[in-house]
Amino acid sequence: MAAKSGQPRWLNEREMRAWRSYIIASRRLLEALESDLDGHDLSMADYEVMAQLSEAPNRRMRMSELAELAMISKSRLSHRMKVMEKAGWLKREECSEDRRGYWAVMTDKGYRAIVAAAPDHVASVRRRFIDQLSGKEQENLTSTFESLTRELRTQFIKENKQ
Amino acid sequence: MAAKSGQPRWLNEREMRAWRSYIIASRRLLEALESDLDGHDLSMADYEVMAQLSEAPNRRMRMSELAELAMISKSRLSHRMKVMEKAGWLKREECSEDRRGYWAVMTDKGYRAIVAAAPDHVASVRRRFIDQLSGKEQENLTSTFESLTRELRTQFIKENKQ
DNA sequence: TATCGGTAGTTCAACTTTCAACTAATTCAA
DNA sequence: TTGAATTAGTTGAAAGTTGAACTACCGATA
Repeated sequence: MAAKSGQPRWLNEREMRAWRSYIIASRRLLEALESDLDGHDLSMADYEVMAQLSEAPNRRMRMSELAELAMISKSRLSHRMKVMEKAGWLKREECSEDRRGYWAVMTDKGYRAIVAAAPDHVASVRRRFIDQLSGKEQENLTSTFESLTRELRTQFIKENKQ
Repeated sequence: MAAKSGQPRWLNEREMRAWRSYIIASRRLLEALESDLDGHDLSMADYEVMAQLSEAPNRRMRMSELAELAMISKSRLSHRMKVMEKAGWLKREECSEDRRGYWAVMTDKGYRAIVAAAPDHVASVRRRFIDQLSGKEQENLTSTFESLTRELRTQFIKENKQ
């Protein structure tokens, strides 16, 4: 978007530091978290898919809803499903109410896999992130980022005029 | 890493909110920033490479240093260079002091491209992120994330025992 | 000055992601 | 009740990324 305007308003020092510190820490953080998951043969994205599904009623969810919750595209989910299906962690079942649709269903093996991975992943999130923040920092961060999410959602809706 | 320990310490509500809000806002933010750059045929990663190079003395930098500053692997840089070279934005020159090495050099066309993209990208970072934060929030965020980066760097060094 | 461990950078193959095109079923509206 | 527009989900090709293997060179040491 970023409409053409007269003068670009460059970032001042405070703004630049905020932006740089955020983006640099985030990259390092995500990298560390991904690498901590390696041992369970999971990426963060796959972990998210598995975690969401493991918490759904009967460990089953429609593809589209799962894609939305895991914040990935339907196409991407479709491809990942194929891989995780081959691993025996998930399967797909036809949906009788809507015959275009499918259920993503977690197998017992998949459940065991996510249950095995979860404690390590949580420990990793703690060690790399949460335990590095004071309670006050956690609260500030929550407030900032929750309101940021609201704003971004608003922007998104506006831009895709719905 | 995440050594096997007795009880996993699950996240309490405050911790979980901090983690979820961070990860959700970050995904949306990055997505929006990427999509804002589409019009300039740039990804964030490519933008970072270009921006770093544009600020280097004589707009040239050794491949390894560039990869490090842009926080991507040497292999990835090598691949992206090929693409950006084809676009006429960059070229590679042999390095006479160290004949294993190459200089990544920004062409005039590349410089014009990054100069054209920069104001839009800054406007996008503002609109999606910086302008959504109060001055106080920016300062808190900087302090939190700068110290997080320090900690992650320390962890990284320890784990790769150097 | 020969050798050996390390560094610079590229390449290849495997894997992942994206995007647009596609099928099939559903919904809505006249 | 038909047909147009939407939605669910998949597919295939192109593009991007990763990681290990590789070439070439450097630099310290003996």
